[in-house]
Amino acid sequence: MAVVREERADAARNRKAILEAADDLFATSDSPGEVSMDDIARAAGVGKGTLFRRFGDRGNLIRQVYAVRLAPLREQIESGPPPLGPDTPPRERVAAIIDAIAVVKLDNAHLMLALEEGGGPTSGVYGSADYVGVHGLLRDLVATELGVGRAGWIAHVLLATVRADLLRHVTEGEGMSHSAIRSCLRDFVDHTLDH
Amino acid sequence: MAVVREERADAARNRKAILEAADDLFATSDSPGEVSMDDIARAAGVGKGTLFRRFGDRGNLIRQVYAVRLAPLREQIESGPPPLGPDTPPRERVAAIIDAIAVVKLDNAHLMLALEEGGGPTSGVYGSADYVGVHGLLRDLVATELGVGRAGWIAHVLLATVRADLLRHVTEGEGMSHSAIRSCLRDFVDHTLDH
DNA sequence: GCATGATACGGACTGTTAGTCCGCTTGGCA
DNA sequence: TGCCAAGCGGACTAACAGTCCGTATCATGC
Repeated sequence: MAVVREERADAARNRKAILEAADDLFATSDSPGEVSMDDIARAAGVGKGTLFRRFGDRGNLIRQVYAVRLAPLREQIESGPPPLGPDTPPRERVAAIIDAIAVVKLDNAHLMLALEEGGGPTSGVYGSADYVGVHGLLRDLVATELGVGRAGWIAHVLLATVRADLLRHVTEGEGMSHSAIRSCLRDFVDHTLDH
Repeated sequence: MAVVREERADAARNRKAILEAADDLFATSDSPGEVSMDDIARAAGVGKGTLFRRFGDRGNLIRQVYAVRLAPLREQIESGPPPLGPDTPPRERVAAIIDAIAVVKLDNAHLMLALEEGGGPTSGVYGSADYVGVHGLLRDLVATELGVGRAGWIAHVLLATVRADLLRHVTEGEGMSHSAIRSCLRDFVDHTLDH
């Protein structure tokens, strides 16, 4: 029976400082790929060794920062009230989830870009636990509407419509407003679930 | 009136050698991000200076390799016979284009991954001339079917369904066959253009 | 053929990055 | 207060994209 050691106070303090510094740097930098691990360590006021001891590698640090941002959304989906929570009819729930993901990504564009770009060649978007989780949920919801046949594929397509780089392109490159995007998404989801 | 100088014979030879070596390395490496410029130079039997003189940077080299692979498809679309060429009714043409893109990406998975990953943080998929071109064409075709309102958005969504990393995930991660993917895509395009 | 200048070559070099290592420090417990 | 596991930091390594410049090669005028 291994006794689980508490994290030491200084370690906890540093972990928090690193997450905050990274969040801030990713949020303010134009191109998240340009934020180096040294930058983050310096901004957090810790040594590089500390940073890597705590987070292992770049991809994992980014995923942790992202997890913090996404926790409220995930909780809403898993156990919140409608329209995100489990008591929602499948169709509205799919629409609400896609909309909520779009909102989070639009509001945290830089960070989400960092995740999808720099999540590392190791994993990419599709390897992450978050993707797998939300894909599974959507697949099941879609299956109740359209049958299991192509539900998995449809779920991938739905998620492809809210990829961070696509959202960035249509906002920054084409000047679409957030509300126009959400309205297109809403239409698209509705139409996709009509059969 | 500037006289356009011919490319010197040795330069032409080296350009060809580099393109072939790069194509081969990207095609055989599991993770195209791991193919370095030094590797390519060595495989081509040229110095690094030559490689960079000819291609400027990594992203551009990848785009050139990709352009070679894509030339036949582009030509078919621009001036070939139906179902890809301009004499095709819009609806079938959209379906044929998406299918053809999927086939090329499925057949050249590694290279396409290299392009989408490593095209550089500078551009990404959405910055490339190829993306812009095919998006514009699809947008116009979709507009003739559904009106201009959301045609641009729909065109992005159609292209998002044939992104190289998604295709890789469903083939390698989920074991979908190429024909199953193409059939899903076909259904999806048909349904998306129904209104 | 051969001289000559533009063109191209190649690999040593630079700058920057992710990630490692290890001697020193500190927090927590008896 | 003394002990030591846990944690710290920054010098270090390895690998990479991209640059530079002395040397070699090609094409052209004679």
